[in-house]
Amino acid sequence: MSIDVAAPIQRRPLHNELADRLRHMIVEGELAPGEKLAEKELCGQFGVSRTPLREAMKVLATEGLVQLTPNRGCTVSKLTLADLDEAFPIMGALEALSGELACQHITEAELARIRELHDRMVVRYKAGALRDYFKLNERIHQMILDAARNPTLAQMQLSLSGRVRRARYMANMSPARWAAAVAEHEKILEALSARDGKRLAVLLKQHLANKLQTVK
Amino acid sequence: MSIDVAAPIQRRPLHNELADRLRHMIVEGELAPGEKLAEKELCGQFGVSRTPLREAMKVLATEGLVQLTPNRGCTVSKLTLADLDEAFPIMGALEALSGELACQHITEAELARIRELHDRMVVRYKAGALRDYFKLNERIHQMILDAARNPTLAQMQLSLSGRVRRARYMANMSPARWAAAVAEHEKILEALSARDGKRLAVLLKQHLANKLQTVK
DNA sequence: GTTATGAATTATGAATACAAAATACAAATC
DNA sequence: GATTTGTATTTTGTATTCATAATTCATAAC
Repeated sequence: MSIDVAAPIQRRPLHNELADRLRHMIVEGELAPGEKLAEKELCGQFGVSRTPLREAMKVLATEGLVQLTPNRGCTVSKLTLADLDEAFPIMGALEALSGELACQHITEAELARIRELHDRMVVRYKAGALRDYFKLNERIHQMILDAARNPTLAQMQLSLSGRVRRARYMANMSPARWAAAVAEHEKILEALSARDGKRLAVLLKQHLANKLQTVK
Repeated sequence: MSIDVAAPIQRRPLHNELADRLRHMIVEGELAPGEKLAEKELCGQFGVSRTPLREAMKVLATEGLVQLTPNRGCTVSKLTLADLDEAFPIMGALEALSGELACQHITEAELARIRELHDRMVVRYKAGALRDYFKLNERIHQMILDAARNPTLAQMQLSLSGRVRRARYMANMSPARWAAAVAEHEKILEALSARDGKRLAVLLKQHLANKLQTVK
């Protein structure tokens, strides 16, 4: 495979790079909720000055991942049960919308790709590989979102799911719930194949509501 | 009226103040879409240094109100028809959700207040006072949102409506559309009074879809 | 021993200074 | 005259410096 020599050289501003790295660290739980993020310390860690770091902090604060308190610095946002109760209905509504839109726009090729991922996911489920299952699960939902052809919607979903993702690691799915989730996915795939937007919307919404119950 | 002497003295960071002011200027159309926002110029205008201004810019960029291009500065985001087509369905979904939630939580006192605003709005409609009508209209929708008891949802709606607000000034409502909008509001109030969440959700969604048609 | 006070330290907020990239403009070439 | 190339200027990105508020810690008072 040859690389595109004429491709534009990409040099990103430090604040972008910092925001991405910190976002990843927070979402993946490397930075614990409530943890104090001292500027000096992070600057030393990343080898940058405070200016771009502070710019990155403003971005993360706007996304809701950190909290800025005037003259007192920055802490990783905590994820309370109330936050989950707030976020999940919204994610449900957005996911329902993405389902409806996806039914209008999805191509056969995309559908085939989702089916493939779905089948692989079922295999991983049967093998009891929770980690792989989650990964594939996520990719399927991402593909539905892409098929909705609405970048703004995708962006909002991404932002919200980033906020609640940390809760996932607290959640230990019961075997019963896991089986139910797989069954739900079968129905989701059916509705998508039939381009039944209304039904898909209901299914996705319910799927997410069940997930919230599991997490709680 | 006496002031609370013991109230905490609030001193906000400059970047907050700047973000608020710039947001207002963009949303209200004082800064035109596509307009270049040169740092030096704005610094002079506000009498601050570039550091807090740049922090404010990062916030507005995250909110989607401005666009940052590395090494090329900042411009006010343009609002294309495609953007509206993306934003309105999302706002519809969120508004539908807020309707459902509002029906679960709204108090009689809040309902009475909304009725009052509604009646005043109808009066302004009959007087042909579009400006006042819009203001009251907005307050009603805001009160429904508040009754949903979901700050995250409120925040997202606010952010989205800020983005599309500029389009409203392009829109000149036809008399027929205006009459229809008022009629829709009557039904919305009915559904809310009856705590009929499903019906309210449908009405609000349709109401917004109609609005999009008007804007376009 | 506990609480309150104040100085020393540290962290954050904002301005300035410096570096690097982009733009504007002039001169040179065809 | 149009296009290209080199230089000056402007603008943005980042680091550093200065100012101010918060925190820590030692001391004093009860």
